[in-house]
Amino acid sequence: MIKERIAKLLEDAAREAQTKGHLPNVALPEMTVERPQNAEHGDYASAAPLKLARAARMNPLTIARHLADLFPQAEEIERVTVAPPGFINFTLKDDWLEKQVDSILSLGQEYGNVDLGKGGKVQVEFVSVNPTGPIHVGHGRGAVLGSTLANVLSAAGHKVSREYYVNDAGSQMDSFYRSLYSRYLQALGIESEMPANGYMGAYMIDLAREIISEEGRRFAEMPSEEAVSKLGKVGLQKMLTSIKEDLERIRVEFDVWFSERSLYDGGQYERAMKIIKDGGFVREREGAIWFVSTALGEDKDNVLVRSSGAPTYLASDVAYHYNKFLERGFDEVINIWGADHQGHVSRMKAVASALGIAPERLQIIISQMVTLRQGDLVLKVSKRTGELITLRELVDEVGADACRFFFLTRSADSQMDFDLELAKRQSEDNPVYYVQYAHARIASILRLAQERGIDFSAGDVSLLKTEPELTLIRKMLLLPELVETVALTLEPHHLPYYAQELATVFHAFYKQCRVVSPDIHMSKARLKLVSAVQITLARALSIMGVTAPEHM
RNA sequence: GUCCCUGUAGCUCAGAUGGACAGAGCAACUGCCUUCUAAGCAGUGGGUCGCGGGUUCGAAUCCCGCCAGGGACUCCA
Repeated sequence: MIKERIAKLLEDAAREAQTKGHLPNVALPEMTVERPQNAEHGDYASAAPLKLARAARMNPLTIARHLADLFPQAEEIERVTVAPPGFINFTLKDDWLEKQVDSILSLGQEYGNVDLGKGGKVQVEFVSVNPTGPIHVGHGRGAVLGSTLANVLSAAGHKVSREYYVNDAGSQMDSFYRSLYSRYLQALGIESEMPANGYMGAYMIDLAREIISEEGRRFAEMPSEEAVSKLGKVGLQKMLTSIKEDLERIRVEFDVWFSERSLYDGGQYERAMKIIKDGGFVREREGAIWFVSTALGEDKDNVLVRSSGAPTYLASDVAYHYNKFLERGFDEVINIWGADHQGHVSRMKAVASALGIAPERLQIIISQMVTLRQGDLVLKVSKRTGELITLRELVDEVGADACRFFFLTRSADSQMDFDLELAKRQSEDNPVYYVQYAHARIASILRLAQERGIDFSAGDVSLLKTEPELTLIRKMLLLPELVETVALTLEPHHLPYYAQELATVFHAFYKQCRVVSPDIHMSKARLKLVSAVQITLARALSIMGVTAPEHM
């Protein structure tokens, strides 16, 4: 990438300045190069002289001059200038920029990829909603975030595995089974009371009815414990299928659906427990077995196995992460959790430490809450009470593309207001259509070129000299840098902004520059340009999981 | 009480890990369709970056203290 190349050349210049005695032999700061906001400051800029000034005991502007003077000749760089109080600005050569069009065309769908991950195995575990009810809007946000992050990491050279952890064990599941059994009996006209902390949502009644229509009343005729378990199994499967369908509607898919129960059946639980026990992190107290997280700096210890003998979700998590890192060998694991799990982050890191895993290898992203509004009406989302807006409803109203784009525009850290009315009403003006429209416009130009039989494969990109054309190329060059940044920061919300900027620059170009014109040479050059833009736009969209339409 | 997230234009939000005059989209206002898609383009107005200190060449960004909103602190997940 050109950005890295400039940084490297700048570092070379700094070292040479040191050997020549223009700069004292102090430790050099990282020679970072960034994109200035103001185009007048060139394509890239470095503030390194400002950072060096103190240690070198020199005027930053003087340092900047020395570095600029010693900056080696490079085919990519038109000029290197200095600006007060000590910036170095780099401007790219037009003919180098033009060549990038050919290079994007030859890379095609690979354009934007970077080799940051070096093939390292990364797991992204996300959604992982208890299969006790339908997916709601907040889960949808995490789902879109996770799937996009997985796409970015894969573009950045990681081997990515997308995983959904199915909590098919534990007390919540038990409550779900009992609730379902009760609804089942009720639907058959048999009196039955819902469990105390049962799942009261109307969907449970639908689920019970559905099972009756498919399987009849056979579960009512067996002993209740057996019925709860057998009916539960059917209900779980149905719930999972429906969750899977909901997720597919916003184009979220998984490589692995991992069963919590399998941790207990497969021996992972025992092996993991042994490790933390051997490490001295397990203690028995008050009839329960505790994880001594205080030994790792936590505020308090946590129960692993209740006095009843039933393991807690934490015990499962110990086994699960043991499995992720030590058995399946992921180099890095990213968990995406909802805001309500935020308090567990440091505990989970402690678990990793106790297992002997460097905690940095586990990254936990908290996706903040989504508040649904319908005008002034705030809809509280709770699965228990059953008053909820499902993801399915949202996608049906807003559409998968707008939904994904909208979710992605907010950083995971900030809570978001999702106003259903607004989302629907603005759907025509939604930025996602603006971006897609740019793509469709290009498709339309390319169709015209094809109708006229124009073969632009030998187009001469050196004809692309005007400002709108070069601006477009400059913007396209940003994609790989962006992929790298997002893969590093795990903050995919920059993607929709980039897509929008690229679309803006394209629309401006479109207005000013006729592509298919009587000037056949210019037409061919611009067809190449436009075609590269289409590739770039499509790539950005596909990483976000948004479609790139040919017509609109 | 303790911990986490947030507070930037009328509204919804960016601001890429400290840089050069604080941005976008909606909303408001003014122009632009005989040429490849007007779901578009060009332009105008709009800001004590929650408040108060500090760190430094330089702070929306880092530190401390307040204020406000949300979340978490269970032998629930």
